[in-house]
Amino acid sequence: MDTTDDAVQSLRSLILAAERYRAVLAAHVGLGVTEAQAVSSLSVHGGRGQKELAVDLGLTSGAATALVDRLEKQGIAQRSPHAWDRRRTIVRLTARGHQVVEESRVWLSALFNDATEDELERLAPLLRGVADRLGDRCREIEASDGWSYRRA
Amino acid sequence: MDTTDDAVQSLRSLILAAERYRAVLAAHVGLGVTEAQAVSSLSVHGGRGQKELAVDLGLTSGAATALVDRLEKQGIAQRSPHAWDRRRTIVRLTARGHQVVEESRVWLSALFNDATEDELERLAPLLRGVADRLGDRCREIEASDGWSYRRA
DNA sequence: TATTGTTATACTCTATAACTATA
DNA sequence: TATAGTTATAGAGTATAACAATA
Repeated sequence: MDTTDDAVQSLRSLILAAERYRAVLAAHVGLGVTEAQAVSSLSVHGGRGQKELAVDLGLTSGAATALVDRLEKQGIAQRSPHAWDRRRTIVRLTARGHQVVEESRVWLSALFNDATEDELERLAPLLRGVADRLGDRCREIEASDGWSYRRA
Repeated sequence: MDTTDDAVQSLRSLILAAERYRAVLAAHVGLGVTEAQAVSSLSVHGGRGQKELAVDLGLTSGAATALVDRLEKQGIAQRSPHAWDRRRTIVRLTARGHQVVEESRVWLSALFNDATEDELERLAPLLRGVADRLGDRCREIEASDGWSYRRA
């Protein structure tokens, strides 16, 4: 197996592990997978329009309405009106939402317990780089397909 | 933000990107997300018992039956009998299944196009390490919850 | 008795499409 | 006209639970 294939296989394993992580953590905090993804997205990107959230997660506007309804009912997030565009809704994490984020932060940070500061400082940009490239490649595929999986 | 928090935030971004990758690639090859996960799992771990596959993906035995039915109908995978235990079924990728894997390999390897051999040789074990630690943490959480999200 | 897989049923979540309100 | 969000409906995928076959 050549070097690139080895990296690809490692990335496959990481992606499968990430998906399992999502399922386990979501169950742990009593949320569905999509709800947990939404919390994660809101924690990374901050409060944002309901449509932007829908685009992030690849949901239609109707599914986003149902999703935010569920998050509000559980006290995880809340809608507030956009400052000047009365069509739009801003979705923000509540205190309980931030608590869920904090719980997952503790959970994830344990991954790095036995890494040195030096290792961490080199690892973080690498992970970010892979994430950015994955995002770029997704956009390329969507463009070449002349279609987007993002439905909003 | 301290060093660990930075790594956690990068990992969050990577996980979200991985989930989006799964949705985009699955749509690209005409599969559902769970079906694509199954193909990936079969490509990483090789042909395996239907129950093992169910455990990998966190599905009940009933959902696994439906999943493998779909994969067979699409010619992606096929069941074959276990050598000596007639209760069990082995699930293997077909030629067309391997073709899908190859398609995603090309797709993923483009991520590493502008990395040097040296960088790749250092990156692959890091990714594998994060994947392994994620897997370990999942098992720990499941153990501490006294419960498993894996339903098979 | 325990395990593997199947089946029937109900439920959850999402896509689709038509709609309202606002820009 | 175009955009953001809602609603109603139908469909896909899954959990649950009861079951058959095998160990």
